Amino acid sequence: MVRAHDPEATLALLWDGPTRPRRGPRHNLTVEEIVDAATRVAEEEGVGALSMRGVASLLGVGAATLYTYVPGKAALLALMVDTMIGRAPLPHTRPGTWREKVRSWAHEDLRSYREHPWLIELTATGQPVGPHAFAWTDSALRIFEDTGLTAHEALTVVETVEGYIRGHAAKVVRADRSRERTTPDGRTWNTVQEAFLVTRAGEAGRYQAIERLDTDGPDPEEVFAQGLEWLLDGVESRVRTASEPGKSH
Amino acid sequence: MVRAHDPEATLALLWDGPTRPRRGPRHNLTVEEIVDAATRVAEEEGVGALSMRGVASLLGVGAATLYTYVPGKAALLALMVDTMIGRAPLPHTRPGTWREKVRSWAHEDLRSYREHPWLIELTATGQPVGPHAFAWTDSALRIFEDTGLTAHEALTVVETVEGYIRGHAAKVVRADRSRERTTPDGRTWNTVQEAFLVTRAGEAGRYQAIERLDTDGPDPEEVFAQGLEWLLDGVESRVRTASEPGKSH
DNA sequence: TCTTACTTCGAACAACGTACGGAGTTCTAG
DNA sequence: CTAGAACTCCGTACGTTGTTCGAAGTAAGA
Repeated sequence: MVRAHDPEATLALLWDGPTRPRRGPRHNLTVEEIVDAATRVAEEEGVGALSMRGVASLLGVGAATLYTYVPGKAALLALMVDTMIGRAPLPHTRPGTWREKVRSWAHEDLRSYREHPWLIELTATGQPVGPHAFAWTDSALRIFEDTGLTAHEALTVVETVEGYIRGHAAKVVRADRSRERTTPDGRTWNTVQEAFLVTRAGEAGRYQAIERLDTDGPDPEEVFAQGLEWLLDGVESRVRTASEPGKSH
Repeated sequence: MVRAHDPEATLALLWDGPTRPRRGPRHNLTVEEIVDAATRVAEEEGVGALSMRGVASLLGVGAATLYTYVPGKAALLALMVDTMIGRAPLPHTRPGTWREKVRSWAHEDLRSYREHPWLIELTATGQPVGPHAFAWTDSALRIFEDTGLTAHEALTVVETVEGYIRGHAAKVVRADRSRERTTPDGRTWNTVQEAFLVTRAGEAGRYQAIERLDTDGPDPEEVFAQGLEWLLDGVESRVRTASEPGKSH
């Protein structure tokens, strides 16, 4: 098998699938089964708990066996990400105007990241681009086909929104986790930290602006939705000038 | 020493510093020295290469020694992050209108993340809130003191922009890294992947929109700046309605 | 001065990714 | 039809990692 740390092996597997050998015993497993098992682990116990040994034993094989199917852990993670992306509906097939398409894609993305927190963790660290990710980007660009934006501008918009989504998804997922994660004595990390911060925040005018916050702070999902609309307002004004006749750049 | 995985120990260290013991031999090190050494490692070789043993040997002590100063690796990382945040100038002290303040904070943040890629990696995974982070948020809120926005709304804006910055910083840092990281045979990950994708992108109309991209795609830093302005346009229109007399909410 | 609470750190533990090499299996070349 | 090449499988092992333990030494309070 191809050595790890060789991005070419991972890319080949991502795009062309496994190469069937001409000799030797039949495989008892498929790459798909391995990816599924790994995904199940990540889903239930988080990426942190995902180990080659764990996945192998879930499939009833030795750890070393996995390396006949997959060049290494990094490639396995890349496969997990790309197959997950493949499950999302393509953005340009959504109904409505470009703005409605972008909005529903963004909200669905956030929902998906919350449902599969491992996804945001893995995409944050950067994965090789697989066929589904590629197709997805292509689809996102197509949203702007009739807007008068150049392909270049469309990509700017797509990347802007993508960055926005990911930044907020990471924040929301973080908040979700700290609400679930518990200390040995049963309290959540969130309550521990909040209790701690409250004792400090009140310190005689040290934090003037924070003191003025009467409530708990805004709901992260509302923040997300609000900021997204602001961003889209900006994009919209750009789209309007683009569609003006005679101003094709 | 206090057990790891206990957030209270980390918070106490973060906010109140080390507690001087009343008996026993003097410490040969300080927490600061340890944080500095760890930061140096992260700066030069990345967070991935940061190990307790490595930091310890850099300081000429055994690995176990560090645990008398710091409850665990997680706490050390939290300390690194908070002291780094403490080095950034407070946003409300910047010159200009609220919009100029936000803009210069955002651009400086991005610069800082690019200069210290470990920072974005660590803040992405979520760290306990330290005193500097707290003071920083307080300062960011103060930017909007004279805008007519409520504290609640100001926090919404701050978090929106923060999420935006972090999402894009992660992307830019990722791009930086793939440009630097090399395969065993000397090519960068970036060139390998790009060469690979080019062979696939041309496949007979499979990727219609991507084909139309004549150039290399926009410069990530330009994307960042552009999207930020769009976002700020949206915020500005909100600020304008807030400062209208009689419309205080 | 004795005791108590420390610091230091070699050694060890459990878990990790992954390379190695031998045993067994299937296909193909001759 | 058979020899051996090419493969799968996997026990074992290597080198890491974070962290704990316990022994040895040190400073200060009683």
